[in-house]
Amino acid sequence: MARAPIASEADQASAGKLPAEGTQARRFGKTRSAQSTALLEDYVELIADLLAGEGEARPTDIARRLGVSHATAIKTISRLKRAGLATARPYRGVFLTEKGHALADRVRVRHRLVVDLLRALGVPTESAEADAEGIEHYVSETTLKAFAQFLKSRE
Amino acid sequence: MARAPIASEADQASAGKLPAEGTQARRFGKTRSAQSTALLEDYVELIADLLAGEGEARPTDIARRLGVSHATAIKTISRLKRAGLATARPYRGVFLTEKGHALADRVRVRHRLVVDLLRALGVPTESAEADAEGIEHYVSETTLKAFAQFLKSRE
DNA sequence: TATAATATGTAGCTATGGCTATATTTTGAC
DNA sequence: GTCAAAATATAGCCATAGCTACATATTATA
Repeated sequence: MARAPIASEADQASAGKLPAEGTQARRFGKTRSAQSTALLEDYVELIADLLAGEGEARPTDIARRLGVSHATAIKTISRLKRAGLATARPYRGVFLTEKGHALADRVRVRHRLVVDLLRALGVPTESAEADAEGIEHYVSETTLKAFAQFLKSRE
Repeated sequence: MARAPIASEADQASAGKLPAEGTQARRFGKTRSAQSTALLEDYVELIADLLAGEGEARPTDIARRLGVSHATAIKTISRLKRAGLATARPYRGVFLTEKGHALADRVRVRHRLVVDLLRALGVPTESAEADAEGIEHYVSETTLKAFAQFLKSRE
């Protein structure tokens, strides 16, 4: 039925309120799917750091760093394996595949850029690092480029 | 046992690699908890918009806008009720409580600020709107203030 | 007013992401 | 080389967030 008809796209545009249905749905959908990859990105980034810094990445260390139980970490590591991002043999630590390393590199660059941008805007380092942890997973390539451009312009 | 000892905090600082364990865990924990509220914030924001624009917020419209099935929307609306953010009687639409309205206002202001900032940095409007949808849930008060300050400074 | 179309609600499934509790393996120390 | 401690793995629980399929209520219209 439709008790009250949905306002037309033109109405919405003039009201400056709601975007077109499809547009909005697409946006939210993108946000949701980003959420599912955010966790894997965090793991991959941390594993790369541990491998570089300690020479190995063990489930217990990963769990401690992420503030979760080792059981949770191990379960997520299985997901990394299924996603083709990591390899791990029982009791032998976690390693990244080519794909995993590539992702880690992209994530690292992006993280750096987001932190630098926040700091350039006057956000204290502590907050910048903390907020970047959440923000970085939702920054598109386009926005990333704009960030880089902005930072370059004020060198 | 500890096959290879974790590097001391001082080591990490000098290496400029890994932050202190506790700090890092706290950061990630915060990111995770933000994720659980992000969805509720999206719903509250949308419901406020629909109430303002259409006079009512019906589960089917909410579902369409968010790009999920109506069953999913209805389930989440129950969560909103449990969280004290919304009220809803069967077949009678969704309304916001005081608390819900307050949250919607905060979310709206924050969304606006994030979009404005991105645009000020040269991000195209479309991307700015899309990325803000994800970013906004992870911007702390401190960072938000810095955004406002920056925008004000370049008026 | 009956009825068909639409919206709403419920049930039950999947996967994620968290936990605790309980094995099991590895390794360090004696 | 034994053995205890630590790390690792597994099992089973919970809540979220999505879905489809089915049932029920409401509303528009013939």
